[in-house]
Amino acid sequence: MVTIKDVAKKAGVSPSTVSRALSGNGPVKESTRKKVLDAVKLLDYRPNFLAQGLKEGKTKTIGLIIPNIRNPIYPAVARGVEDAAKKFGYTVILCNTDEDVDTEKEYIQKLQKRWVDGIIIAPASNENEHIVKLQNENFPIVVIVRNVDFLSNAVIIDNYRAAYDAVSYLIRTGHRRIAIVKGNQQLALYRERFRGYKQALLDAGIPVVEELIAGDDSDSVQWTLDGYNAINCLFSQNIEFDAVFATTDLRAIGAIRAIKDHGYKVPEDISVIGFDNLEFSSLIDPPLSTVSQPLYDIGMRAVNKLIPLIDNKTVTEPTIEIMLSELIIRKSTK
Amino acid sequence: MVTIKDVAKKAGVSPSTVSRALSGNGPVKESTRKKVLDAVKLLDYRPNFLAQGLKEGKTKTIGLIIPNIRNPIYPAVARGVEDAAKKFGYTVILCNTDEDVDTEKEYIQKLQKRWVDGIIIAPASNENEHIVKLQNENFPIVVIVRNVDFLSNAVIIDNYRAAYDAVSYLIRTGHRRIAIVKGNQQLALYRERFRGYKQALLDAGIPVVEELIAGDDSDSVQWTLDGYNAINCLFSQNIEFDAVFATTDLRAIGAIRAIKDHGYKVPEDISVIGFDNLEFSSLIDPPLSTVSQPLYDIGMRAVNKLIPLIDNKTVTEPTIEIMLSELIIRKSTK
DNA sequence: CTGAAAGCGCTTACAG
DNA sequence: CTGAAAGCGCTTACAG
Repeated sequence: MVTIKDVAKKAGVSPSTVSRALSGNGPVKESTRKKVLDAVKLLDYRPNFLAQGLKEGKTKTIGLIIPNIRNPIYPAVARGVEDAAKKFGYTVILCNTDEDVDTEKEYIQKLQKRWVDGIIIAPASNENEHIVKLQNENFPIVVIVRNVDFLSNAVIIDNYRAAYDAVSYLIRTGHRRIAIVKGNQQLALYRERFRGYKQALLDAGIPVVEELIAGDDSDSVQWTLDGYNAINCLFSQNIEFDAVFATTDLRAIGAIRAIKDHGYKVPEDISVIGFDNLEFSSLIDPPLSTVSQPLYDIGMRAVNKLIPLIDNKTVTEPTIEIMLSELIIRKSTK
Repeated sequence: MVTIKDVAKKAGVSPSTVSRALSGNGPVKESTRKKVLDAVKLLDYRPNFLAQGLKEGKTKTIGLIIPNIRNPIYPAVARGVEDAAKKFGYTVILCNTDEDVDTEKEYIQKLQKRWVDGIIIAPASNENEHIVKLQNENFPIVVIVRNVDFLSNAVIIDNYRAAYDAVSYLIRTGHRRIAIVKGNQQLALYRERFRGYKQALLDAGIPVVEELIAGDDSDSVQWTLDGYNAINCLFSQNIEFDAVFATTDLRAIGAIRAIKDHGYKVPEDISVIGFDNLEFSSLIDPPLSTVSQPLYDIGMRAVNKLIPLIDNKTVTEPTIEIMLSELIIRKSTK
């Protein structure tokens, strides 16, 4: 392994000078710099990242903690994070928690061993004391996608508003018996989507009825299954409905399958609207009407929020950034 | 920041002893260990990862370099890698190359600055000298998914065989005019799938005709588009065909769309078979017949192959591990 | 503009 | 079983 000493020897200067020539910190005569650069090239020298990090107290690395990269909303987020991180010279450690708080804590412990300058996290659950703690220690952290109950730096969308708008659209287009596949109510984002659903109905003078509220709190990896089961359950109870608001696209896909299985047509008999606008949601049959989350942008913005936290170390009040979502009407709604 | 010295002071021992107590390297009296552990807990001490890495020459980190995590075959691979890595106490750096060799080289440069013990890579292109170089330097590296032209440690499937089997199935079920959306022929894996296609036809006494070979070499992020355009192109030339072998599921989805757009039915008029078995390929309409790649397992196996390379440093001949693929027949083929 | 020295936080021979 | 010392590969005041 070639070190800074080897380069120094080859260039006939001291290690200090090599360091300065390479970093640009401090003056170096042009001819000296040249010699150093030549030696670097000749020896294929690459500074030891760990040594640099140890000295400078920075690693130019950020941790991205998400529930599961196989959940199709996260690849876009991850790319947003990585692309932005790269622009700032940072690299990204990927951590999947599988919605498990203990795994999440473990990862945070690990990342905090000084080898990550900051963390971007879509929290696994509503148990978030460890995140509060991190924040109190003034460790740079940004929450994404899944908002938390305390004030933190965050990049999210207005889930309440988005759900409200989606359901209002269904009402406006003539639907009255609107079922919801509600999602895991442990998580604030699903509670808010649920709240948006209820408020939209209420504001339109439509009662919120228990029998149209479907889905469980499980967070199975079979994300379509919850939608499938929920709608099957309605059918088996002979509950009538003319539309479904599914709190994720995957649940919507499951719902559509269940509706088709029972011999009904989407959207002629029952309209379905999803949430997320996954890349393949336009490819299914019928192409899914849904709420678009700017996932890639959320990732990018999170990094843009995190870097100043890392650099300044100035303690400013946390701020929440609300990204715009958009209702996208395709063919699964009439 | 609490260091090993703080712990030593608090526990009334030397830093050396703290280190030994924590690592288990070297004997420590049980009562001493206890004191150390108490101090660690009290101070919430976490060893500085960088200092450890610098001293030990290991970081317990591996780099995963892939074309794009948004390409839906990679999330499963990434999870396989991460889960296995975690089992060995390793963490994963995620790097997307966007199919660009220069980006790939950049990342390798970066990761090689001693802060990654090994690399798992799905190469961006057929230009692979930098990978050969890494291998020659005896740097632990495992190639996945996309096989390369030189002997390297790799975990892949037999793309030729898999394609051969898929096309043979189409022939066996009565198809004679089988089009192919061939994929980027720069990449060995698509060349092999193409070769499998041709050989299957030849072995069945069916001529390989130029006009049924469709698709271009682009690697657009719009992965379905190549399939869509390719099939549209056949229609516009009035070329008849009774089946399509698409070299990826996304191309198959594009192909199905094009077929439907032209008023034909899948599979009644034209059968379509894909390749990859993406999670949502069973959710589209009709559910896609395809070749299943054990993506998660490929990720896991790659780590299992990489770790010994990191540990032993014994120079053994590289070996290629062939994972089993499987033909999955659903409703897009008759 | 350049070099020698100190130090980042660890670990590991080496003594005792 | 334990401590003092050296060293991993850098960077950055401090002199000159």
